[in-house]
Amino acid sequence: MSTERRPGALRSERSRLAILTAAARQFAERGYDHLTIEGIAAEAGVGKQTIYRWWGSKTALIAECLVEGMLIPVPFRPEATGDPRKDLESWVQGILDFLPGNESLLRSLVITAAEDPEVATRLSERLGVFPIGLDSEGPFPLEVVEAITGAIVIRSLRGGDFDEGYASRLVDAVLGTS
Amino acid sequence: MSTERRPGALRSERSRLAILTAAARQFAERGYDHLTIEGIAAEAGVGKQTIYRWWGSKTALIAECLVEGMLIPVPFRPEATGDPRKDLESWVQGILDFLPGNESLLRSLVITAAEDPEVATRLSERLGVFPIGLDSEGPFPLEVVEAITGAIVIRSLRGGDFDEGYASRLVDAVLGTS
Amino acid sequence: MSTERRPGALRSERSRLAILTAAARQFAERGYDHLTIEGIAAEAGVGKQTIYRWWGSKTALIAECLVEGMLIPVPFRPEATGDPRKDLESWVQGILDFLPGNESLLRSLVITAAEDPEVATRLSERLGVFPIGLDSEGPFPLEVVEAITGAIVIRSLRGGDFDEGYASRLVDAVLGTS
Amino acid sequence: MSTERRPGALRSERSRLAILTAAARQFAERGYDHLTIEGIAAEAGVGKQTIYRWWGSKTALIAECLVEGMLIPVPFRPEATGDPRKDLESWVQGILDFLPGNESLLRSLVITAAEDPEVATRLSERLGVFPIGLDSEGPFPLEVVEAITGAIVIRSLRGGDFDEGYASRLVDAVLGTS
DNA sequence: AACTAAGCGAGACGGTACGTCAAGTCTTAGG
DNA sequence: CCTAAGACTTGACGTACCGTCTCGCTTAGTT
Repeated sequence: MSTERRPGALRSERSRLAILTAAARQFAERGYDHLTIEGIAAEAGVGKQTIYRWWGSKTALIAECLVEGMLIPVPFRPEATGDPRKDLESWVQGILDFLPGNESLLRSLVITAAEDPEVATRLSERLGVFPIGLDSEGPFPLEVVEAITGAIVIRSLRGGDFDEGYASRLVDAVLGTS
Repeated sequence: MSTERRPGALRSERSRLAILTAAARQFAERGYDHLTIEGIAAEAGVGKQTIYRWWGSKTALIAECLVEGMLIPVPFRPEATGDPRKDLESWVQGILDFLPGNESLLRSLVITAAEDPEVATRLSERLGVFPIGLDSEGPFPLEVVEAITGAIVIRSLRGGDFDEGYASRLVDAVLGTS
Repeated sequence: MSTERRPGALRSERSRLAILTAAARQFAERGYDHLTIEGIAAEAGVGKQTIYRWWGSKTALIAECLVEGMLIPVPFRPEATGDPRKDLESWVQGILDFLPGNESLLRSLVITAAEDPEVATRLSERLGVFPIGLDSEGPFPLEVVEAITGAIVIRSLRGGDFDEGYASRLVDAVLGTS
Repeated sequence: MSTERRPGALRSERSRLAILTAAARQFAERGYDHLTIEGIAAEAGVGKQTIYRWWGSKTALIAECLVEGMLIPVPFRPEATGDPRKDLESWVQGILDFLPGNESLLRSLVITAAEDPEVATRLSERLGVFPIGLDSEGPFPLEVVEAITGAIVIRSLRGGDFDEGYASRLVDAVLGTS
């Protein structure tokens, strides 16, 4: 059974990329809910219909940006050095190092995630939750990893600060002070 | 120095309450970003201007609903029975019991919180973070309490399920299996 | 040099006419300053933006109604029978015959004309000023024709009445009783 | 039968004048339909209610300004020198001399007059129509005087210019070239 | 080569909601 | 009872975007 291929122009990769790039840029600049499809279309030099043809919603578009790595450039994933506590702490530290200057990006990501479970999952992936915490595969229980990312998100949304010792205190909290 | 009181009609408590009530109802029903000021005004039998006069934004309005206890009816706050682990677990269980049927409310609350740190703080309060976790007052370090609420929020946004043993597993995770 | 024609849907003649028709109807019914763009849009079954896209103001819209002959159905223009005084008088009489029942239409037209010289010009044309009075073409000096229309307008605004012999008296006044 | 006089404060002449002055100033500055009652109240240092208590409408307020001579400072009224044509011409010339710089005032006056026959009458008075043209009293037929004022108004609204010889040409037109 | 059919940039369309302005009414507190 | 102040409901403003729908053109397969 062959994939049916009717005549007509192919999807333009050029447009696809221009749209994703524009979306990512505006997402970072203005946040999720000041995004406009019209603005993206204009910036990408593209008709609105081309966006609506391929993505069903704003969140779908942002989700694709996310999996393409256009919103969070670095993948957060600890090395396995043999010392689990150390691995966890350096993973946390990596996220904390990324945060300053990106708080509003985080806010927007949380908003988008709250709009759509799919995005929430992608975002968790991007932060390293599953590779680390998925029960069967990762070295830590999922609850632990969720607690850590959750704690960071919660405090960040509240505008709280992360002082020098925060990473180790947090890891202590979820692993218990041995 | 006296509080200046110029003549003119006083603020109508009647309108204020009608607005908050309508806002809370629509927030619960439709979620944060399908709220419309016009809709609230109409339902409250009030002019739009009366809303804009007293609240600067949708988030400010929702924040006030939150502190007035119109969105989350029950205050989540454990008793101190002497057994900290038990207290923590019953607090978690209280939140989990509230969740089913209120996922979309939670989503909307998270969105609003992500829009405005003030709301995030109020929401945390409402979930019991400060009374329990504020270092100076509460029995648990703030990190622990944030980790717990964060874990619940994160999983809920992803649409994950909370099975029977979740509460105790989560408490185990953050207190360490002693 | 060709008129640039970028792609995109063409202007909808259907909408254009519906708007003009609704505007004319409401103008006649309610007068210039109780017109609302929203009302016209609603009656025409059209979005407000479609009006704002093509007309910059209420007066521009009314001006177009005027030139399309949707406000003053009959064109006032005397035949040239060879007897100038008779021609003038029958022209005046035509206007006077139109007036009863249309005073408020006239008021509205005057208001609109006072808002915008363009409309004033179109209104004058419609009453027959230029075809008759344009120095180079018409048989009468512009001053004469303006004096006649002006006299009628002035008295009508004041609510004065036009008795049987008014037309001939007015023509007498401006041509002199020879 | 005595005029009933119940207790209570008397109408404040101070406020009345402040309101009329503010109204006149704003009328001249912004024109009839960009007047706001709120603006007048603010400028006059007066509550809105004080305006609504004593005047039923914007036009009523402007009408009173008109009869108080706060809009058209000079009264237009010819001397009787014995040469009627000369008198008429100097009257016209007086109006024409006043016009430059006051076109928008005229527009606004016409709009107000078109809103309310009462105002139209007051305006005519102010321009000198009745003292000159009232059949029984004045030296000229009312039609003549209306034709002259009408001609000026009509041309002015259209934005037409009044050249050097206009006054005499107009008088010629309505008196006949002798 | 001619003939579909889809993709595309552009942009007009019917709508919804925005946040603002002003209208006219009502409510205080002070003379 | 009058007044200044100002909060209230109402309704229209002009703007921004939505998601859908033509247009005229280009691109790619099918015949």
